[in-house]
Amino acid sequence: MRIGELAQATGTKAETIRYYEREGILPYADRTDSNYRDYSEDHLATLTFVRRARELGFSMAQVRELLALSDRDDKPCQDVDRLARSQIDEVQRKIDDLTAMRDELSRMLAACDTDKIGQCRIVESLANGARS
Amino acid sequence: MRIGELAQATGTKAETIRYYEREGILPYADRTDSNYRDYSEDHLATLTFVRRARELGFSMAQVRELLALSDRDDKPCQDVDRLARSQIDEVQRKIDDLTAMRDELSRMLAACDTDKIGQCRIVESLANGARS
DNA sequence: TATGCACCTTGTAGCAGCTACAAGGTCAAG
DNA sequence: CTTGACCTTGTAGCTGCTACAAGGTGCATA
Repeated sequence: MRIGELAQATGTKAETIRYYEREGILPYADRTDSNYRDYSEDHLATLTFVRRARELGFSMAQVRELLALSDRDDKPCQDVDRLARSQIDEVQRKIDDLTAMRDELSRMLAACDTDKIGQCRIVESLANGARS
Repeated sequence: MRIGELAQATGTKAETIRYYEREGILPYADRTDSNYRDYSEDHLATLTFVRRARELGFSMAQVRELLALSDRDDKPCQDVDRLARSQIDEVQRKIDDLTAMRDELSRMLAACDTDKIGQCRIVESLANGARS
């Protein structure tokens, strides 16, 4: 698969893909005889993951950590455990916040449907409850 | 409430708060006689919302839109409906992705606990299923 | 009363994570 | 043999902060 195809499949700019390669986020792609980058299904999966993780508010450093969990060939179980445990809490917090946001948006929609629009409490939906 | 207190309460730098005011993300704060910004509980709620929304991967522009849903004083119901409907799909997608990610992290933890660590499929957990 | 810290202003500059464009070159299909 | 996708290196712009500087005010405390 060439860069343009990968770009299209993932909604990523070709230049961003080259940038990820330079940054070591994506593994170096083999080059064809004509020096074109040649991507595999693994590259596609990794890039899709990276893009979604970025959309979900994970930093590049966090994405690197998450990817590192994948190469667990030589990694002791306790390292994986520690990494996974620290990420899982953050992921759950994001889920909780998004769920509150979604529920409030749904509530507003429902109120709209019945022409009885109430006050929008989307701010309050996330604002309450100071977390750690 | 003064800027330092608000900063502490939300985990935001004072300079970032002033930046948000300049950008119109946070409403202009009244000044005290001594020209200090004076924040209300509403400011606290809005800033908490903004920070969490940013953590969840919403852009400044999207945060502005979400905030706009709150000032629905003079907004026709159908505008609110359209805005809410478009956001709700994206929020749901984020929830689905995060849930898949969390479940995979949990699976790895469980595997670790029983010393039977299998392969990490966190990349696959998000990579599959090309969305719109 | 003086020290010190939080705040005010304006301005400039840096970092992260892209995104764009330029210059100059290769490759392959119509 | 032209067109368009790709290659390289390099530079510069955008977003969303973050930092620091310079010069000043407010106010509590030693």
